[in-house]
Amino acid sequence: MEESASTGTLGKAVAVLDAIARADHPVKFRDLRAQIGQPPGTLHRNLSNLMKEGLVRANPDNSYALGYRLLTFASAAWASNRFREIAEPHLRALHEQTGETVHLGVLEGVEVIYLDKVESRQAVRMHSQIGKASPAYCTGVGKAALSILPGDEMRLRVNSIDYHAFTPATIVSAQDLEAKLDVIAHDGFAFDDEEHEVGIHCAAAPIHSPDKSFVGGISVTAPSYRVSREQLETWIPLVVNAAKAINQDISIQLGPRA
Amino acid sequence: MEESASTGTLGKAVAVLDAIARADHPVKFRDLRAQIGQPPGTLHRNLSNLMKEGLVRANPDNSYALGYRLLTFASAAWASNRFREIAEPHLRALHEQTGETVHLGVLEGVEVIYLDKVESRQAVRMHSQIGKASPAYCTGVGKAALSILPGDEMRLRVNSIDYHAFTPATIVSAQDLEAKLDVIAHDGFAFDDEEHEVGIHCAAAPIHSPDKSFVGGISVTAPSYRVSREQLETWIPLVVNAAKAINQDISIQLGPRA
DNA sequence: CCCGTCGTTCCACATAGCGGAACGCCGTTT
DNA sequence: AAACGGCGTTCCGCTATGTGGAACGACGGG
Repeated sequence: MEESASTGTLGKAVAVLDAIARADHPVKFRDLRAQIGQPPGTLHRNLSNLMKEGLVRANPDNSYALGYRLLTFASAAWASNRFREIAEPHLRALHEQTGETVHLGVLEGVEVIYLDKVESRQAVRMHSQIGKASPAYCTGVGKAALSILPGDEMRLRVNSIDYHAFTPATIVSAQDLEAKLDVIAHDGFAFDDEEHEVGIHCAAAPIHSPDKSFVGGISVTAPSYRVSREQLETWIPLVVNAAKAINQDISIQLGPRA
Repeated sequence: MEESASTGTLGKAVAVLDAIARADHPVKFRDLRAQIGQPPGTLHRNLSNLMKEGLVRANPDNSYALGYRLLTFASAAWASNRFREIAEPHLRALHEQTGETVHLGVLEGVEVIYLDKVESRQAVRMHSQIGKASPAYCTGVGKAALSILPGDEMRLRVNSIDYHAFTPATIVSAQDLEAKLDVIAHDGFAFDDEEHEVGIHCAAAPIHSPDKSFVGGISVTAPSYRVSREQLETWIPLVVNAAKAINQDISIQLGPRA
């Protein structure tokens, strides 16, 4: 439960935000106090400041939730994101071809953050998945993205992961992950064989900006009861081609120097 | 262009975030420097700290954009929001009845932030509108929300608005707005007669938590070339009833004490 | 090749955050 | 009903941390 950074004044504030975000219910003062080790006075001041900025709001029963200003920031971040914009038509095409859910994700540290999603049926919560962070080591997009990092950078991140067996198939050691990533780097694509969630598998391929300052991936996800592993494999060329097309568009539109 | 708060260390950091968010393109260091009056050293440190927290990311050409962590926070904020959750079925029903776009918004200071949206055709950017902030004084939801504030609180906000004529119909003075709000408070519903955008009008009604700690509204929006003002008026009972139903559900589910 | 601009780094200063401790509100107990 | 106790809020002196002027250095244009 120990939180890492808390570097500087801003770090403390973000740690509070993070603690509130992790809980999926409004969170009481004492819970926050327990989760991050800030003394009462300090926590109270941090919350006050965050509220003043609209990043946190208080419910009448002195529980706290994330503020609405975060939505505004995220809206701006999403709408102005070039990568997402460039990738979108390719995601749609891939969805047309496969009929299954297509994801676009970006690697942030050792987590994947989903930037976009195209799915068949008008889902109850189309929006819910966007912005969601998942562990890189047990998702297709995450492994694809990790695989194209320079060796030392990759190893650094692989060793900093806190492994957790979400399913029987989850990779739970740095050695195993690194071996897998070597294979993926060679192949140019990755699978998630129910490593994050039982009954869900996917095929993924990496994308990146020319200088690798941005590293991510795309994937086609499906429930395994409906789509076989073999079927998934037949989609690999489609996924890989879409990823290649996106990489090319990124190079062109963002300038080869980038 | 002058920014208001900047109170405390956190305020300075958020001011930077805000400046980046306002620009819809990645923004250069010098632009930021021009927009917020921070000296180079200070701005540079603020950006560094924000980047360390994942709230800002730098492009290779030293331009800056909002970071992906903001998406994660917003995702959590949205998914765990009770008001949105409670309102959702009513929004859907209202959309079924009218066939037009339905919005849910919350009043934050003198702005409306949109929490949810139900629209007919699978829009190209369903997600784009959510989180968007608009001036309260020229939107249906905003005026409806302002109208149910206690008199002194309402006047306070009305006087702090920086009025701007987006269209010929925009209300541009505190006096006019206050008069309008009195009428709206009496009626229980509000219109936006192309006050924010030419060719777009809407009918709205206020919603709130029992203690008014949360104040917002819902609206049915349509282009005026397709939907007449008269048609809009016939929808008023539907909108008002939906709002009432939401208010009731909020009271019940969040506890009458709240 | 030199010069000017703009971003980065450095450092002494002052401020803003820090957190221990005292306060007071409320719900609970006897 | 009164006293207790837990818990959030406020206060205040201390020091860490952010501040911003100034010097430095990296580009890019002339």
